[in-house]
Amino acid sequence: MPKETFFNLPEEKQERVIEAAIEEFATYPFHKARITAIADNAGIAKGSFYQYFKDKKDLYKYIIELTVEKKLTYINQEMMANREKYSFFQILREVYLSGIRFAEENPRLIPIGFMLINDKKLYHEIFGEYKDLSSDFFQQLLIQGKVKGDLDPAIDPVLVSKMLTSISYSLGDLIYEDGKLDMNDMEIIDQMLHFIENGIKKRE
Amino acid sequence: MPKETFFNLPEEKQERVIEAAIEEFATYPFHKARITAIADNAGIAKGSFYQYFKDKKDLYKYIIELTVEKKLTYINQEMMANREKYSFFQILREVYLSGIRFAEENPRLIPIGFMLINDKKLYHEIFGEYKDLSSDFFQQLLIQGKVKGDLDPAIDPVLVSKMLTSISYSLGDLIYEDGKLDMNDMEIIDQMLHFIENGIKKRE
DNA sequence: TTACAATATGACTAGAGATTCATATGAATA
DNA sequence: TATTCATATGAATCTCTAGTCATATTGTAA
Repeated sequence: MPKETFFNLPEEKQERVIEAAIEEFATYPFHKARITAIADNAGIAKGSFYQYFKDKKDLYKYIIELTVEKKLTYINQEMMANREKYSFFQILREVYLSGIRFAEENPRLIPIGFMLINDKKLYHEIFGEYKDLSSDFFQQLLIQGKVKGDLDPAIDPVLVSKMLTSISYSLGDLIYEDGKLDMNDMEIIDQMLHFIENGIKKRE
Repeated sequence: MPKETFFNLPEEKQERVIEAAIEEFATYPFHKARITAIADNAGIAKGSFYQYFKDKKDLYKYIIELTVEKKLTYINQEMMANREKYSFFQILREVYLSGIRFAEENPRLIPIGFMLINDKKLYHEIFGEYKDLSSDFFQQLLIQGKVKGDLDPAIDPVLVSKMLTSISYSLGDLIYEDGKLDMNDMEIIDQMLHFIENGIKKRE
């Protein structure tokens, strides 16, 4: 958590620091990211940085916190609050759709998330013992979906939740290194959902 | 590529160096990994290290090379050479199965691969312009599978190949942080293939 | 045994980057 | 204006590690 002094700063200056930090952490993994570069790009003295933050990790955690917060704003809150009203696939569509919107509008935040996921030590330091928040979320959805009768009763929620999680990561990746797919978001989502619902086997 | 002196070493000593390197690179991303630690754990002097390798990257590339080589030995060569004889799903099963065997027998190599995938710069430095070898492979399989008539003609090979790639990464992850799933390898593979073939929608 | 080549060693150098700190600045207040 | 307090600054310090190098050791062949 930043020090009080940071929040006392004019918003424009806070913004510059945050932007510079996002740029640096999106480009380099935590250990390679440099405070010097962040201070330079934000147009502040290196010493000032330490007026605002305890250390590099302090800033990093703050950026992650902002990222998670922002990500949440992309999800349809009404739908999440009334999950029982919607089918599993409706909810899944919304989750992916929000993911794609988030990735498109905040492309620099995607690599930051990726790099964090890969640094297990740092990840646990930030999120505690939760092994995988995303996977837990999908697991719960799957269990509810089974109860509702939307889903094949034979599937294992733990395993399938992990698969859905990876698939959703790949979604972020797709958008991130774009120019890859000649499809608009809806098409991508539709294809992914089709895959998840029906698999890829040819049917007669 | 290591210097000649490295290959002149008694095999046992080479082995110690490689083991120490794997341990270090499995624990820390490239930039955080320390030559000093590797030398210490291998029981050689730091100076000796530079008799064997040009620099840290030289060693790292070598470890990656060994990893790729080893990975290939896990794949059923006969099947790969005669792909046309097998159905898409037979081949996919073999690919995943080999992945799981590899991960189980070489757990330390998995995090090394993960960390490399995440360091795009390093990745490209090592593998050249190929954006994603794994994805290209799946894409080719999918195209062939469509021709053979194994697959839903509506699927998009580019997108689906990316999804299959993520799923196979998650497979490595699953094995790597085990104790997670109450299933043996076969069950995992079966469930994954079932997901890929049929999706998760309830059918009458 | 001596001379030469290859290898081993670890103290040393160089550089990078995080963090500290003494000092400067400037705004607010008495 | 003088004093205080918060913030700004960048030189200095501290730590860490990659990579070098002069020297020692070992092996080999004449």
